[in-house]
Amino acid sequence: MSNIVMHIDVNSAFLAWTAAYEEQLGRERDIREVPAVIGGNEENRHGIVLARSIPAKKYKIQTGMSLMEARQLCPNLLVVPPNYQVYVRASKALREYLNTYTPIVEVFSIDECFIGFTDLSRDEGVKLAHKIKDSIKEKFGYTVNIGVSTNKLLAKMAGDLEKPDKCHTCFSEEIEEKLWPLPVEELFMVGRKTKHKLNRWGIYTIGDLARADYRLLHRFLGAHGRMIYAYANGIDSSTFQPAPPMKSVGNSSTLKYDVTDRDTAHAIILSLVEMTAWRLREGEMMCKVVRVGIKDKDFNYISRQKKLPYFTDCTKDIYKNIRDLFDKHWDGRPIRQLGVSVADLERTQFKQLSMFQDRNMLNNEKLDKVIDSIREKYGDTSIIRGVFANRDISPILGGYPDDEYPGMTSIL
DNA sequence: TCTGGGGTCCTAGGACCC
DNA sequence: TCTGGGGTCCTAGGACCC
Repeated sequence: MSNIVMHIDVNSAFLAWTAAYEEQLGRERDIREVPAVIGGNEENRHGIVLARSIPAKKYKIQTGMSLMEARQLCPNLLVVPPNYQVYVRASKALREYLNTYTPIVEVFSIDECFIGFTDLSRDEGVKLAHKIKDSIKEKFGYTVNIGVSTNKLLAKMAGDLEKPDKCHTCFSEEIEEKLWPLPVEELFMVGRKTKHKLNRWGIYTIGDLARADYRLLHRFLGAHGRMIYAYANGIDSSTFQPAPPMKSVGNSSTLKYDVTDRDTAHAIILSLVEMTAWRLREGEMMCKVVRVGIKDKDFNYISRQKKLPYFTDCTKDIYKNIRDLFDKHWDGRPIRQLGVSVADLERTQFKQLSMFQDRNMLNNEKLDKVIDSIREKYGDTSIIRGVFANRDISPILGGYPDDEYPGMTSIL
């Protein structure tokens, strides 16, 4: 068991990593010093703010805001496109560096980690946190925040107290002074909806929540109510875990234009399945549940899923099933976004051909293997399916985080 | 507010079984 | 069948995170 827990959070991660990369390339500008955001491509309708610099923050620019809106707040805003490969590399390098301090490292997201120490006094912990923070700045050229406490929740809350380039503590006797005065929405796991509900009940600060009627919270918010009540009181008994097994994999994409014809929709679904099935096989998993998600032009979203009577990792098989689901449930409304995902995963061990499976499936599996290895060698688009030839549709669509960091677990 | 993409977990309702 | 109740599985949607 660890007695000191630290939360490490890269300040404006995408911006900082992009800046460090640009410096390597010898560029003069430092995007951290001016109002700048990392943002998607507006022409392709991916125009939102993924990260913002501290000067941009002063203009009230928020992550998730549309670029249009951000520009209205700051007309001379610099918009830099994202480069995920750089972020993945940077994230990995940081993680490896942290590993030189302790073997107890839990990756929380691409830019956040928890690390644990045994047999460290509080004073030693705080000293070490400062040392780690400063050495990261020196070694990598960007700043981090480090929160120090005795559990993950308190370490994370401490790390958020004041940014950037800071170490803060939040030990149990400091909760009342440091945590309770904060607005309730700053508590981990209190989002927009929960904030409104809590406010309606007269709960505005974390302190209000900590002293609220537990039964009321439980009755109206269920398991989530119990959890945030515990969090407001600094209680979190979660331990350091190895990367949890993957539970679902999926890809989705907002389309350049609203799609109204079935053939185009099918082609997009196939390109998404190409990516998802590939990632599934890379993870040496097979799936039993397949899903499709459809968002129409008015942002109405539906999802439909189907449980198969067998496990599969075959692109063609997954595609056929998802396509059928789509055909069954699409009502013809113009489509803004399409998504596919697979769940009910199991490690690939003994592949058993079920009587429900297509007899060609064995051949298709061989084909998948060949395609995978060609793509690995020569790149994603070195081999593409015929339907994509001469079409304005990417033959393989969606992000591949190309490294194993677990997704968010809602329970720390 | 012309609003991305990757996830996890929880809940409510219905089907089905005994 | 105008009848009870508990359990499991499945599905769709919604909340949250970065």
